[in-house]
Amino acid sequence: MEIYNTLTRRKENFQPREPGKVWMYVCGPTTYNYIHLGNARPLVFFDTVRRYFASRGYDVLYVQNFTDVDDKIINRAAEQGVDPFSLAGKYIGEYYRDADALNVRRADIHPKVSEHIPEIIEFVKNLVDNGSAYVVDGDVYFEVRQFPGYGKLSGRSLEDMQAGARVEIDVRKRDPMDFALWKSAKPGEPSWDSPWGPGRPGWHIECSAMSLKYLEANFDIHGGGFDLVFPHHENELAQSEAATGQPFVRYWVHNGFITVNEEKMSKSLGNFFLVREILAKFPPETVRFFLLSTHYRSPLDFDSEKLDAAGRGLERIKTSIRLLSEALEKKNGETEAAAATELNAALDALNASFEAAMEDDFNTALAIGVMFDLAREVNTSVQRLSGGIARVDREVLQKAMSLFSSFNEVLGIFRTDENSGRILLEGPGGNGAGLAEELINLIIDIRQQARARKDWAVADQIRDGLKNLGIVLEDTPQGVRWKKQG
RNA sequence: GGCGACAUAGCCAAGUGGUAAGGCAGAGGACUGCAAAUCCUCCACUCCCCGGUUCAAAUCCGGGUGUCGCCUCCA
Repeated sequence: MEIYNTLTRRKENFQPREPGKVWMYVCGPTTYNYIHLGNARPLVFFDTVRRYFASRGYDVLYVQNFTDVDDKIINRAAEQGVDPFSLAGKYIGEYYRDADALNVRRADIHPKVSEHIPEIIEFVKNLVDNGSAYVVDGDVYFEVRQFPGYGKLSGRSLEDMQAGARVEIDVRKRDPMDFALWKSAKPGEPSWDSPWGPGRPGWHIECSAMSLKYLEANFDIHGGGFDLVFPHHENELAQSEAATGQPFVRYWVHNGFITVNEEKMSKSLGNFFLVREILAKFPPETVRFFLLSTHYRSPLDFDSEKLDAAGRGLERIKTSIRLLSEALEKKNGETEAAAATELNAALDALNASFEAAMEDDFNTALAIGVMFDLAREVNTSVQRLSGGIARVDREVLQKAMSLFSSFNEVLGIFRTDENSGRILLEGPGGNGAGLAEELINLIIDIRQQARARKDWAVADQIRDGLKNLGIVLEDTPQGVRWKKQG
């Protein structure tokens, strides 16, 4: 297993702290708004990382925080005249709706800042006591000059940063780069009592306090977007190592940005698309597929045409899975003619390729390519089957279906049935079809009668009419197949 | 100004020394009442440009050009 480590700027062989276990922490959202697509990328990617480790038999402990105490929340709440905690609570709920839609599994622990104030105060106190931090007028600052490794994660020295000189000078700070661990309360803001007076935590300290609480020093993976490398993660690293005297994190993993017209999608540029806006227009599996179709460290440019193209590609995979389930429903054949022997030979190789792709720094783009190869192999075999299927074929086809399932278990593109683990697709047999499905079947029957008397005008009228409603018909020698348009 | 990343076909995209995966779009063929789906075939003598190293480079080195990002809240 090779993972690109931001700290060393190269791929490294993954050696977990403890054999068979992975301890990982990912920076979650500040909950003052609905999440946008840019927020969704790390969610989906790290969910995939976690799924992959789990599929390899690792025992994964996954922690993702909510920042529910923050300037932006306080400001937004003030604008709306509501309580900041209820505002944050609302958007945490909305976060889960979006994440669930994208088939992102819940983290094992979702800690909130507001529920870890004592730990944070303790952490800050520790840093003050050991000389890493100092107190000014009820504020507490981390003193970067006291930490020799400051800048090692983002690859810049304090001198470089001074040269940049885009930091506003606060004369109370000993160094312009010193950052707040604890901020004294302003009137009307939520605050907690502390040894330095009433106040609230700075931004970076929460992640150190919470990750170390649940995962302890030298945990395996710390993730987030590239824009968090500096200052957020640099500061986390400094204060954590200053506090514990031990390495903080083994592998730092950062995902690239979603861009719009090649520009970073961000709240400040105003060019962001909310996840729920996109989900109103595209199926969630298409969105997830799109997010995973590019390597996580590369930028991913978003627009509707690209999402459309992704959807058409995904349709190919879906069709293959449908054809496969259809074939498996056939009765046993008389003969033992093995149509699927070539497929059998290919399956093991495909499985190995998929795994190799994921082992190489989570190359989901390559892994998806393998899934397309599987689709082709399956389609070729299934096409050869007619009438009943031989027992040997059935075994191979079942194996192919398990392979789709195991790929999907990692990529999380399609929903699966909780009990059987089977992949669920829209269309016949899908959930919640009910009356609509029966009506469609009725119309198809009528069309079949028209076809039987070669009344092509009526047959085509029905087919075109259904297509306009998003129902696509396919005539096959075995009967009519229909599906909802993806 | 400091630091860093990237540049592969019409589009998306994988590929860190051995002679360009995969998908979308497009062309031809098989199948079909016609379609759709599926299968087969074709679609980058070449990987931004210029030098260099090497038997061999999209892949390594040097120099350009271009795009993007971080240095300020941001995933």
